[in-house]
Amino acid sequence: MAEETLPGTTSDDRPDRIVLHVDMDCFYAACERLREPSLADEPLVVGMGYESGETHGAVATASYEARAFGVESAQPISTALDRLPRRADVGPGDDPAETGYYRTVDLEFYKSIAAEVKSILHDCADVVREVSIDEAYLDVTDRTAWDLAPAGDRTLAEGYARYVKQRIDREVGVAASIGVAPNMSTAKIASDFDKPDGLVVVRPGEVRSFLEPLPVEEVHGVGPVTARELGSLGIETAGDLAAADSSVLESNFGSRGRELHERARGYDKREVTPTGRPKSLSRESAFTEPTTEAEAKREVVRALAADVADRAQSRGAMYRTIGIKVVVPPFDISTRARSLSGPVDDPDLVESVALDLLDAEFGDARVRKLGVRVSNLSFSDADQSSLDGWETSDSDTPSPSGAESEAKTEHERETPDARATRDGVKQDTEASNPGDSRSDGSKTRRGQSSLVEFD
DNA sequence: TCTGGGGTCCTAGGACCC
DNA sequence: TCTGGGGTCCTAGGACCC
Repeated sequence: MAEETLPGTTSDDRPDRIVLHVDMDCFYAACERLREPSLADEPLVVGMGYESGETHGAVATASYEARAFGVESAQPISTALDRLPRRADVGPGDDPAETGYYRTVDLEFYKSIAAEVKSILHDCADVVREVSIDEAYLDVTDRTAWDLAPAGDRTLAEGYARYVKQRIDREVGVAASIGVAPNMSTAKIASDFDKPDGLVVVRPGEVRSFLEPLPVEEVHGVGPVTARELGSLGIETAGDLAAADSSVLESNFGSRGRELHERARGYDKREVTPTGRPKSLSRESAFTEPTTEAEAKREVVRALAADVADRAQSRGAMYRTIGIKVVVPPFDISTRARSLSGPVDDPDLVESVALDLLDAEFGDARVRKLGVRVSNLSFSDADQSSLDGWETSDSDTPSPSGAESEAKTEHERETPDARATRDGVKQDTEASNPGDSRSDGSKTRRGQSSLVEFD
């Protein structure tokens, strides 16, 4: 809903928007090099679920030097180690030049670096959409122009993007690749086009010809499955996709097919909107070895539940749905969820519902991985203003990390009781059995809707 | 290639409502 | 009574992204 454009501000009114997509290069590796400069120019692998000296876990980020050895992101660490042995393990006959360094993900540290980058981005644009820790879209239409700079054949927009890029490099010390285009989808592809340390500008008139030769996988939203299906239709490049019959695409891929077709043709009407609230929060963890042991599974679920509940609390989120995820070998994913009558903030309930769901069907299952998730989130009223499009005081004080400061102030969040009272629901939302309190809430709504005439 | 963790959006079927 | 149509909410799964 935060996605909806306001009346009168559709992109059609401003066909030549200027969108920047800023994408940090090998961000985790760049952060590690920031605090350990001797890692510069060395093959470097940052592993997740990996501990020094171990072989489990997966590659979160591989530096370009490490990629040259065939190390890829999401690869099992064991495979990475086959291709690029650890420098520390180097033996007598080994060539140290054929080895690399391995580090463990330190998200808190990376977040602190990301906050520095993002404060620059917010300084450089009126609207910033943070997509992930290392990626953001900026709408800079009001800050620069597509006109040519006085000096020659470059656009002012290119100069502006260069300025953003240099500030990140100078002030934080990490490299970014930036794509500049009249829409989000093309800017995204452009930022990827000349990585690392790239700056690619696609002017309004050039979008179609820029996209044409690219493999269809480059289009955001085309993954392995879709690429294969497109391939079977003879569609291999973005140009092929652009030229394809839209009714064929729609019958094969539904509304997504339509969207992909538009993207390939260089159309993308999405506005750059500020980062919204999360829709769900989850935590998962894998066993080193798949297990059937009931108490081991319950123990993990308890820990994950506590973690998720804690995170929700610190972010001022209440949840109405609690779920689990179970992965059984080889890799079959099941999810189960239960919704409550109304939003709660209740760690004990997260635990008991999650355990319930686990016991009901997966008590004896051999599982590789477990997860706990809360969704159907609602946040206390602090944020209502931005939903109305009236961001008053915020814009005056571009705090380095808006989300975090909000979370703090929302510590005095609305209690379920307060909310229930305001909503006209009986004040027992927090009672031990929320399933019962639901009937009150639903009855209230049903009572109201029954005012609508049917016959 | 025996696979880590955190998300988003879409679809489809069923229950339930008027 | 197998007879319509329109809508919402919920659950589960899948594709995709970083």
